[in-house]
Amino acid sequence: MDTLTVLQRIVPELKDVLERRYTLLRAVRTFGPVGRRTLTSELNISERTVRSELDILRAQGLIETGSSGVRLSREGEIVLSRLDEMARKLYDLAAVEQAMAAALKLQRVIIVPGDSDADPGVKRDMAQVTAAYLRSILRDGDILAVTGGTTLAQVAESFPGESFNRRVTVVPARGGLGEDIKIQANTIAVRLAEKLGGSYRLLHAPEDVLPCYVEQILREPRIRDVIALSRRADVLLHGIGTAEEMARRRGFDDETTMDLIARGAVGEAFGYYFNAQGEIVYTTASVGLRLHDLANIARVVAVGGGRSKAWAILAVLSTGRCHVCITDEGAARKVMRLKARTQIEGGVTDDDQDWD
Amino acid sequence: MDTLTVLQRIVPELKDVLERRYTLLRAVRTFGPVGRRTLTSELNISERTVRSELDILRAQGLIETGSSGVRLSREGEIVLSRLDEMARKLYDLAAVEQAMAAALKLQRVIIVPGDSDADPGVKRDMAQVTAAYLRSILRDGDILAVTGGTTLAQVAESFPGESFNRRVTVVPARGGLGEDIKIQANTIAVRLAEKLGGSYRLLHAPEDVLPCYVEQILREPRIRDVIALSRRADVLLHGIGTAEEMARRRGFDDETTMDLIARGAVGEAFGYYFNAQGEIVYTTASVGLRLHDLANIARVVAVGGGRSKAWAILAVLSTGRCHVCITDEGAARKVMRLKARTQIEGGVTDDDQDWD
DNA sequence: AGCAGTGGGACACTTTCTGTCCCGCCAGGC
DNA sequence: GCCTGGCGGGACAGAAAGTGTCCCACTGCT
Repeated sequence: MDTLTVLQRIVPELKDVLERRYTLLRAVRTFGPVGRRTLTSELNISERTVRSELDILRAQGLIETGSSGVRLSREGEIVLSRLDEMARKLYDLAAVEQAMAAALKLQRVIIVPGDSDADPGVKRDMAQVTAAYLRSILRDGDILAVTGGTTLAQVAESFPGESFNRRVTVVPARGGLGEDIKIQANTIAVRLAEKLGGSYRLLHAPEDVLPCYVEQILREPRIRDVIALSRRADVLLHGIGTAEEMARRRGFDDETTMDLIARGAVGEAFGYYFNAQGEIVYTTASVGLRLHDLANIARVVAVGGGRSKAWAILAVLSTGRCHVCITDEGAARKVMRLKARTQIEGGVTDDDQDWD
Repeated sequence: MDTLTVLQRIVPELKDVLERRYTLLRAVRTFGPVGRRTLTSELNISERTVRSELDILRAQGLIETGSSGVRLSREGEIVLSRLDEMARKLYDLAAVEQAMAAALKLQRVIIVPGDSDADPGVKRDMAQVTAAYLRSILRDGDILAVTGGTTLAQVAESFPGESFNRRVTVVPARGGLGEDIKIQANTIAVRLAEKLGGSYRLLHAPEDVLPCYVEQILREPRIRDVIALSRRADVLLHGIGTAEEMARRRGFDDETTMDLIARGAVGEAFGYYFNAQGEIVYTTASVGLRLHDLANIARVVAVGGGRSKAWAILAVLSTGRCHVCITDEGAARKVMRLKARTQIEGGVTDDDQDWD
């Protein structure tokens, strides 16, 4: 029985307060100098409460108040990082990371506490951790290929603004898909390049295209060049999509979607749909990096969280093409349960009972 | 920065709650099945608050409510013992114990957190720890000699009632002193013998006596026998008195008291007054065990706490006659500071500045 | 100059806490 | 076998703390 457990036992109300302030501190860390109303709308805490809590945290010297809002003080950063460690310890995430890396033959797994499905703050944390990881591995002259998606968009946003003195070329690995400009690979590449202080290329092509036009598009020099560049990437950062979500984004009709589901598709990446064993069950004619290209890339980093994405994560990681996975606790634990189950039963079973 | 420190930082109000409940739990442990009004009068917490807190602790399963009041549940005992450990760790008492043992050449030092001067609960804790220590060292057939004093009286009271199947003879090491029956060595010996399930002897003699009568009294067979028995004790448990307090109990007049102070007397034991170096500066003609008798006793245990007794403790332990000291944090830390200072300056200095 | 976002003041309203009763119950002592 | 002292629980008003919701003046950016 460790310290925290004992404390929670004799001071049960500690949990609420602790969680609230931890959330608040993380939000302050993420949003930089930020005001109480922004925090209120971002978190699920009323304005007055945010205010009271900030007063306390300020009195403790953990945050500082500038003209444009509050931000973490130096000490606040230290305390918060200790809180991060505590959360990791509390949920024993290091053990889950190792187990998951072993089970899925990954070089490294990074898990942030929480569940993106339940708490948007967790997705932000995941994005920040991913950004920090990128900073730690990117070297001068590296080529970084990125895909689209909401998670990766957040990674780009939460990249710290401080200058990063390594010249990195960011190249989109996939064409454009859907109408939301924020989550396009192109946009993310630009944003990341800005934050990294590097250069970028744009892939002026749609992601989903009729099969008959694919070859024609790929002959286009500027497109061909960008794709070729992405094949030579040193690091590939890609999101993980659920089969349903990606079918929707691609505007699949009901029939095709039903077909996908019938084939056992649960995850998507690079225009391929995979079943839980990581086998390709459906292929789209698409523009951008393809699965076999990944074999030449030294470091393939998959990012995605939320327990609703667990099947998709399991599927994509099971392809054996990824080296690193950054996810959250909700997803990771479910992935491990699913993995154990599919190994025993040798197939996909009903999902529902896992939503406890 | 450990868990508790971090938590106290982001949840500063934790301290109050934690201390209150810890105090409450300790009181429940000490007073066995006890009601809320008794707790109220014993601690400095209002009835309503005690009630609310007890409700919470009960909801947590840490205490149980019987017909005669609340008592610790099995789990409560476990949690409370973990809290004890935490308190010790928090104040790094193990380190102080070792430092003090080394500085004063003691076999063992046991320190309980807190300060008896500020919190009567600490004195109870000290008494309980002493009782537990006694239980752990007393062997079948042992002779236990005890002196008087408020602290030792509390040790006897807080001795657990459970049968202790080792035959121990408890013998008072000092004669009667003053009017308070509870703190006489005789009373304490009886009480302890009852709790231990052993036998006892009584010393029917006054402690302070005119010098001319001492020899006469010592010729009395029943008195002589008891004193002889105490000389052969296996364990001696004795309190530590401040020079001022013991002068008052002996009814010294102002002149004698001034004389004592002028000689640098700060501590008292066995009718001797010591200066800070442990040198005898005043001797009373008294009935009971004398200082030189201690040389033959295998285990001399000194008990006393509260920072106001620090000088006295330093003095008595400096005689080099004690093997074990049980005290509290307030006293221990001050003793160590005084020890360091007197070693440097080679003498006694003003005490006041130490009351921070 | 306008705007969007900031902190702080204010204040009424709600919830929680707290002090202080009273009551009926039960066990241990006479 | 009754008495009494200590027990828990109910109750309730008043105090204190917390909360929702305004307004206002300021500032940095566009």
